Amino acid sequence: MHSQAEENYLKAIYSLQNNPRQEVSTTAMADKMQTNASSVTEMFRKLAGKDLVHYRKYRGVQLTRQGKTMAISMVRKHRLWETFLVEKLNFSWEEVHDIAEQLEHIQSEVLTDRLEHFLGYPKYDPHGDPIPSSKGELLKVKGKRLTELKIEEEGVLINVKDSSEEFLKYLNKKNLGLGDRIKVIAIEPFDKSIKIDNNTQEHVISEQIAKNLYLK
Amino acid sequence: MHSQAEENYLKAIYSLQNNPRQEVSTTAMADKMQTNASSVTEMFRKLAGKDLVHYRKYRGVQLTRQGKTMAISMVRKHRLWETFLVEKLNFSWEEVHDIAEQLEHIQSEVLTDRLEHFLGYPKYDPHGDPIPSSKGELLKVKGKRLTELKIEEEGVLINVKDSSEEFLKYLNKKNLGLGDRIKVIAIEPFDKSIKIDNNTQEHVISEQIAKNLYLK
DNA sequence: CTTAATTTTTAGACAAGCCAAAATAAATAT
DNA sequence: ATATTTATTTTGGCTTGTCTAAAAATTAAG
Ligand SMILES: [Mn+2]
Ligand SMILES: [Mn+2]
Ligand SMILES: [Mn+2]
Ligand SMILES: [Mn+2]
Repeated sequence: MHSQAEENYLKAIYSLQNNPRQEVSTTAMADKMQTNASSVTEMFRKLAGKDLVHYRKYRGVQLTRQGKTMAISMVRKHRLWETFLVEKLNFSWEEVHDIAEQLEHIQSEVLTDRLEHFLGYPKYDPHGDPIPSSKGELLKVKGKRLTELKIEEEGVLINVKDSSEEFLKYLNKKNLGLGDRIKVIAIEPFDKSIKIDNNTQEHVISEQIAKNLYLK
Repeated sequence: MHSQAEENYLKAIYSLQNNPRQEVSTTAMADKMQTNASSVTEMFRKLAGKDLVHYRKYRGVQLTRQGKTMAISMVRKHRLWETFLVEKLNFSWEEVHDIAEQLEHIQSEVLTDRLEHFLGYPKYDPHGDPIPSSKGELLKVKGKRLTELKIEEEGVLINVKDSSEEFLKYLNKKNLGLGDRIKVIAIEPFDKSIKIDNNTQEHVISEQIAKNLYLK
């Protein structure tokens, strides 16, 4: 059917496409996939040949209906497996992404659906990302970035946009997790770092970090 | 590390090696792997280069200590995943083998160990095959073949040696499953087919089928 | 023991993915 | 509008795993 390489490309295109009309460029992909621009061009042509993307030379690609369906299916599997690992096997949220990168390629529709049932139809994965339904429907997370809050404003952390081990370990160290109520105490104008109150402790976090935290 | 192809070859060599001294031939492998003899030769050389097998030209291969460890690790993962699929996701025993063929290639030692813990350290998989421990220890199933029983002898079905969907669906149709008490009523000398009593029903099964059923 | 049949290896090719360097198109600056 | 910079594609080559056909070794038969 489709190779793992193809699946990974589709997923990456999906995550880079902010709106369905936007074309994803060769370099953006090469950057995301940690690979060579020429490799990306070749894969673009291949995916176009399979009607998974629309490809215009020198312009980039956008997902076809079919390609989008595939991409969302990958996201669904990835997030269901992450949820399984945390909820059932007691992994912590920073350990699951890499394993899910492998598990998402297991090909069995019925397995995915049974897993979802076993997990009790979770709406969000361990990082607060919404889990697409078997029909490909996807809730929109309506939180706002921590960087958008003003002083004295507060909210609950509902989503992290970076699932890397390094980032999540940083949050662990600062005792920050999903569901925490966070209040902005001060904003340093020079570097836009933010002093926050986490109910129990105060921390100063960089803009870089804050950009990846979504609150409601 | 190791490719899926390498892992599959090691597992196949392990299953063809009746005793650790026995050399597995190129054609036996080609037959098992549904591939070409020349492909097998090339993989034998490659595995020998990685010290996973001892290879003597024109003689065949046997697993090295290292190769055996790898092979048993694959078997362990395969059987744990099959158990998961049946015990937790309510698959039936004929549906799990092909999915486990994919899942066994997921690389994460800690995942395997956590899965085993989650399943409560099962000793046997859904087909009655023993599950190797994390140290590679493996119980020996000490059942005897149904074909070895004499008339009026009986036993409990504890293991099936064929995990293919077709074979297991046949057993389902005859209402035969692990744990069933089976008694030999008659043996047809001409084709060695066996009439059995399953407590509730009587069936005639071919020698071909009977060879794959192990009783205690 | 010598020939015939079978098994195994070698040789030459091919597809999938990848990369580095060269060529070309597009975007930007002057 | 032209020159320069940047992005993209093309070209040639490499690795893994596969296949078919031919050659060589082993085994079986007479
Ligand atoms: Mn993830
Ligand atoms: Mn996630
Ligand atoms: Mn199996
Ligand atoms: Mn099994």
